[in-house]
Amino acid sequence: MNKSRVTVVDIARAAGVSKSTVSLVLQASPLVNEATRARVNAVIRELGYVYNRGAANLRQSASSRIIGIIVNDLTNSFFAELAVGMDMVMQSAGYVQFLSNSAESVDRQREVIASMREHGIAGLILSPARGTEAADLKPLAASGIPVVAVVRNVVGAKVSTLFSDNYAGAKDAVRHLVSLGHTRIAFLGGIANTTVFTERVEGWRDALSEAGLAAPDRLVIGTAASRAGGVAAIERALLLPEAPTAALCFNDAAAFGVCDGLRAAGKEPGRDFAVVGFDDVIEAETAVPALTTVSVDPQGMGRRAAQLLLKQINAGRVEPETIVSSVRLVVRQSCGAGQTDRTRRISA
Amino acid sequence: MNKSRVTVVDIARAAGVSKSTVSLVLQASPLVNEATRARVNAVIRELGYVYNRGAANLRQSASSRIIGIIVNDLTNSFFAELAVGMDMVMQSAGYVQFLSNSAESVDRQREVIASMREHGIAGLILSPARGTEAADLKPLAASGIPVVAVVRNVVGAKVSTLFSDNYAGAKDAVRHLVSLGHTRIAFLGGIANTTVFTERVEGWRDALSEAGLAAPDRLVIGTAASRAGGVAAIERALLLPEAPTAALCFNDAAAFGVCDGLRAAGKEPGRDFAVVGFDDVIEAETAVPALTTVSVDPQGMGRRAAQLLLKQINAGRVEPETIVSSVRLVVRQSCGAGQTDRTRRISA
DNA sequence: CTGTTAGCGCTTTCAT
DNA sequence: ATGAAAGCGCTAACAG
Repeated sequence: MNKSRVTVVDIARAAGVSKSTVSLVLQASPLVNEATRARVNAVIRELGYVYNRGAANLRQSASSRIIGIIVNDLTNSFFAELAVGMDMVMQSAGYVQFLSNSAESVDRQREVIASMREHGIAGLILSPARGTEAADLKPLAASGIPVVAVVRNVVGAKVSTLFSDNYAGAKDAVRHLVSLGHTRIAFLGGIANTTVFTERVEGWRDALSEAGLAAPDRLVIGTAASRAGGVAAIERALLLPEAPTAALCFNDAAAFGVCDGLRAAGKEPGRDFAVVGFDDVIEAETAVPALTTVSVDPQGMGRRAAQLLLKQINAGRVEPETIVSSVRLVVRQSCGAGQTDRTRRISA
Repeated sequence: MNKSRVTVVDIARAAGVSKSTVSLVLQASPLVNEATRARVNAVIRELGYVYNRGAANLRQSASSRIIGIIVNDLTNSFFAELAVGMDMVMQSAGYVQFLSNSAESVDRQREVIASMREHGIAGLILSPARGTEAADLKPLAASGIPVVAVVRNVVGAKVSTLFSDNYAGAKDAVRHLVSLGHTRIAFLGGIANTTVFTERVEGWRDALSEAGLAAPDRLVIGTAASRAGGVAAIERALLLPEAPTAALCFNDAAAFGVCDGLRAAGKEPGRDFAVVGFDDVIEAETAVPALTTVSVDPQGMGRRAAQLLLKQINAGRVEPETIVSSVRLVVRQSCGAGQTDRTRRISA
């Protein structure tokens, strides 16, 4: 409707002051007389003035209060929740977010990053598409724009990274089982040589000794991180002299297998035998695996990532290679078809 | 690392040309000599120049290539998919999107809209928070920024709206049942007085007559849009002289009830009796209701919304009150706990 | 406390 | 085909 944008000059003229005064009012500067301020504000409202952040930004060399978020698969509800968590803190910190979905394509991701840069983002949170290389983030880092990678890390990139803490997660899970009264808790499934396996077993072991329980090696049955692996593991576990009554499974897949194996042995998982499984969200095509899962709280992780980024933005100087961890123990009620799974947090 | 931003002047100096020439190169103008262009581009790359869209935008009075998207609940995978659909078309049209989650709060939504306006969005797609009023969108519309409302509509607002087409959806669903060989298809559940009910029944009726089948009123059993309503409806339906062999249910809740009722009568839904239910996405707390559901394809809807907005942006002039429809028939396989439901489209 | 005067980085006539 | 100069809407020194 309105022919042309109303600017500070317009409102200055209408209020009978100069543009600078208007500018000061806009910035809520205390240097301006109360009466003038009121008059200016009135005119602003009256003329329907809208502040032009682009112009302001051009002048101030301060950074833009726009932050970029790129997620590799927004379709996956994990990442959607992640984005929601970020949105929460960004919004209350007065930032707006460019959110894009790379759909697991590095090319797309590259384009989006370029575009965001042209728009002058103050920082970037990235859940990298598979195959992202350090070079993709190089220019950003070089121009001093803070970057936080979440969920996956980018090898060789000098950016802060936030991923789940396997050790703490395993510990929490075992504590949970201990709190249920279990004393013989196995660690089932997974391939023994991997870092992740080691970290999780470490958490399992430490939680047990923390509780004054034994953590004999025979209770660690590494097979494969698959359903079949889970079946094999529980079969062997049940043959043990003092058979365990609960298990932490390496994997959601393995946890499934363990349930299968239990049923085959005439035991009902969740009633006769407690099973907890890591929910490997990164690969999560399947959800709601076992009766109880250990998984990161996506919104919480999103919030942490956002806070981390804001801290770096405010610090002015980027301090890369900050590795942070974040895991929560979540209990998911198993549920029948037709019901969404409601998750409830058990421990922080 | 770099002290200050490199600008057109820098690259002009380095390339031994003037800023205007650089500007022309940036816009891929044909008016510039091939050799010069190459040299300039080389320098651009070398100095790591990044285009400043903010500045460009300030000068050109053309609208920015930023569009705003606000959804009421990004946690709901329907809306996440919706956003993904929008992202697809926006990205390929060279736009970037501000995406925000109003989390069903009108205040938050208002703030976000204000912020987006200050950033000079070219258009807005809004899945309104409950309680959104026309006044909330007034200023946007007044300043000529196109707005498309999706999923829900804002009463009295002069904006384009895109929601699901109940009539077409019902028609598609019935056609599907007809194609399975059914000839006695009931319409079960729902409260008879509502617009939505009428639209769906209309679709049901027209599809039947299209197929040369009778659509007697006794096959329409309006009860309540609840599980209990579904049970009641199927009980009555099965007592009919020529009992139906299939049903389109008003609701996901009702469809559930119908399944309950069928089992109580010793029939297995999906085998002895085909049941299709509308998936009332707007209220969707529960998913995967019956064996087969009619629901909009969220990504498709997102794409349509984006296209609609782009059309308006390009048209220059906003032409409000455009009501568009969009529904797809989707078959969801029912699945046990622990499996994600994979949806497959049956008809467009 | 308020007005003047320069620009921020870019595009755009208008000359050349 | 390229350069000079003006200006988009705003803020940041300085003066008054």
